[in-house]
Amino acid sequence: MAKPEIHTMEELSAAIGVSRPTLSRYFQDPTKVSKSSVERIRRGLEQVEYIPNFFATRMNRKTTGMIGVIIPYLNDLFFTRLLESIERAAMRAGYTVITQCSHSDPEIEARAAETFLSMNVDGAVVAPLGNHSDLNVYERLNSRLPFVLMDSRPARLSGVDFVGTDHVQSTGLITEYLTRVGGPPVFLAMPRVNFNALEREMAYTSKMEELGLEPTIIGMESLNAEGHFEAHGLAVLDHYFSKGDFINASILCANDRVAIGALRAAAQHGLEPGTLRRGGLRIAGHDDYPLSEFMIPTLTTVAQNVQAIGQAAVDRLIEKLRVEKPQSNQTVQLMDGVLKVRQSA
Amino acid sequence: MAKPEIHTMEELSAAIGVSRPTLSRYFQDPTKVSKSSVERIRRGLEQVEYIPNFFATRMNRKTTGMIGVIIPYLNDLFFTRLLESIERAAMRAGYTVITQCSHSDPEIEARAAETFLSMNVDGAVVAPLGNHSDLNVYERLNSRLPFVLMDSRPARLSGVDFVGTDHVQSTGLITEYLTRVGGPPVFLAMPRVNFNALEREMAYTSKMEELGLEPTIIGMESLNAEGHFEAHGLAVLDHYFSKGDFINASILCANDRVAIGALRAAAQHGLEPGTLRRGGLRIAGHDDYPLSEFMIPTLTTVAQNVQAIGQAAVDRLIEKLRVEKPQSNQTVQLMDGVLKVRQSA
DNA sequence: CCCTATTCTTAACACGTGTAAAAAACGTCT
DNA sequence: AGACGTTTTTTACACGTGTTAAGAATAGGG
Repeated sequence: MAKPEIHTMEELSAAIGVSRPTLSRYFQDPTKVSKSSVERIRRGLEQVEYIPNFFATRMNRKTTGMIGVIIPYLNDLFFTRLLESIERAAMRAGYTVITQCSHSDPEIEARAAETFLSMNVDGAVVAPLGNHSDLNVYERLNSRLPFVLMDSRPARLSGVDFVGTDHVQSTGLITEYLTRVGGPPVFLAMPRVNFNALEREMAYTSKMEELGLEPTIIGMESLNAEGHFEAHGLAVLDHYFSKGDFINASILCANDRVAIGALRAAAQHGLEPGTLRRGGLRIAGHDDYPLSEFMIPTLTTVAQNVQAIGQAAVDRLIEKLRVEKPQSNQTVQLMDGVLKVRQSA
Repeated sequence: MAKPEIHTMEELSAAIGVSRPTLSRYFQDPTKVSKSSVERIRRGLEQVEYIPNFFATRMNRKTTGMIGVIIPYLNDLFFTRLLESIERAAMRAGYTVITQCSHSDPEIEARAAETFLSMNVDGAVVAPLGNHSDLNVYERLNSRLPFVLMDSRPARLSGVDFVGTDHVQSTGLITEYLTRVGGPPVFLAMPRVNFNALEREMAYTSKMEELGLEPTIIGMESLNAEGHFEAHGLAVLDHYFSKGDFINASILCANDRVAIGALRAAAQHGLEPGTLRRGGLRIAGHDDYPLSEFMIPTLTTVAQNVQAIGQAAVDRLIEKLRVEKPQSNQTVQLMDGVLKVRQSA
């Protein structure tokens, strides 16, 4: 059990009788070493406890094999699903992922970017924080690294690759569905913590105008600390339901977490969204949050293709870091949302 | 804007006219350098673009200032809350957190441990994967690093520090509450993916026996892919409710995510948990999942003190890595759960 | 047994920064 | 101006592995 601990390749070389450069090549790619040596090294490694020093190995390589990922907060299953698909895609491609979470704090986000530059990551994928994050951070990363933004994008930031959902399509899709099957929806906004908040609002508005209908947006003012979407949805609708407003409306929520709060508000007022099938109170969301299909009633929503977004972000990043000169033709990939008709609308 | 990029301290030294050792000391601790030099360096840094190389700085320090954290999966808000509290505690203490997620895969978990050893992290905090994870991994980490386990712990693993919830207390608390206010609960187990699954089962059983009642456990066999707790709860109870079983029972679920599936099963069968206040069908959970207070009905549960667990894990780890010789007196910290009485039971 | 192609070893420098020792510069006080 | 304490510079080596160039060893073919 207690194998002798060996701390350097030099010691290992002496211990198993293979020269250090050969060991170095073995650890990078065993096929670059002859069969017989591979066998000898493998047997030797079983006798001792040795792990190459991560820092030393990366120091004078041109590539570190790492990609950095920044997400804005952890307590949201949408981002954890996105992160999971990214980690899996990166793992398949042989990269190590370093994840940093900004915890809704622009300073932490900026520090995470510094850390990535300092660690010489090969590239970075970032889901931006939102309106009060420092755009210079993204521009700086973009100019120094292969860089891809995902999920949401600042309006004024040019030449940056982006992968996300086509909100005009996805929000348009559910807006049209709600209008067609029941009645035209009002839009329950989320606090504008990220750029998608506004994009979805605008997509809703333009679809409504296209249909010749009057858009109505409620809940723009944040009644809660940021990030607590459910509490926001609950507070806003509790306010309106108490006055008797919107109790027969179709309500399109800016995302599923807001919608979960909305469902709760309905329950507190004895309302049952979706029971009249084609009229009365209806509540819908956006994202297909993992719990949406377990809500009561199950939540009608538009699914974002999280899997595809993560994969595409990694693919694009790897494509960029394979070419030497950044030829800087911007790529924007927008995935379609898929309607998930359930009970609530 | 386009500041000249400087890649080494040597270049920086030449650029701003301060010797390299002084710069080195400045970056580690500006107070170790005179006021006048600090000012000169600060002004110089504004003129150029320079970030110290992370790997080079850590290579020949005795301490890297990093702590490694492993969590079993990301798509669970309990673990993301735990991770968040750990990151914040570590940040306050001046440490950089490197997070690795095992994605329910023992191989990935083992690889993450290797990575930490390879990176010379100062210590590691691990929430173990569960029954099929390789105990050798934990023993190896424990013998080579300051190491703390959290959340759940293998039965046969000795001398390892642990921070988690006292499940005898927490599960006992809600078992007693359910018994006292309505009727004795049956226990809806979760797939035994981690060690807590069994701990809670046993805590339930012994509390029932203490009360002179017959324990009943259902749902031990996994009907779903692991990690999909909601689907498990839904499938198991749908099965029983279809036969008319347990429709007037008090059901204690192994965790809130299972309970959310249970609530959904009840809804599908037209059942309304908790409406009779002191009898009829009741459903309760464990953990106080962030969405539990928004469920319909709101979910009665026992809150784990996630904040305290994360803080205590970091505190204990830092305490261990401050002392030179590991004196190896094991510390086990168990936090109490707090009853959250809501509508469902 | 010799020749050649492959693979290995030896030796050396490189990566960028930490760190220590000695010498030089600086500041302050008398 | 002289003396002393502080801070800086100079110089050198260290961390552990990547990488290269030269020479040595090995294998396979005739």
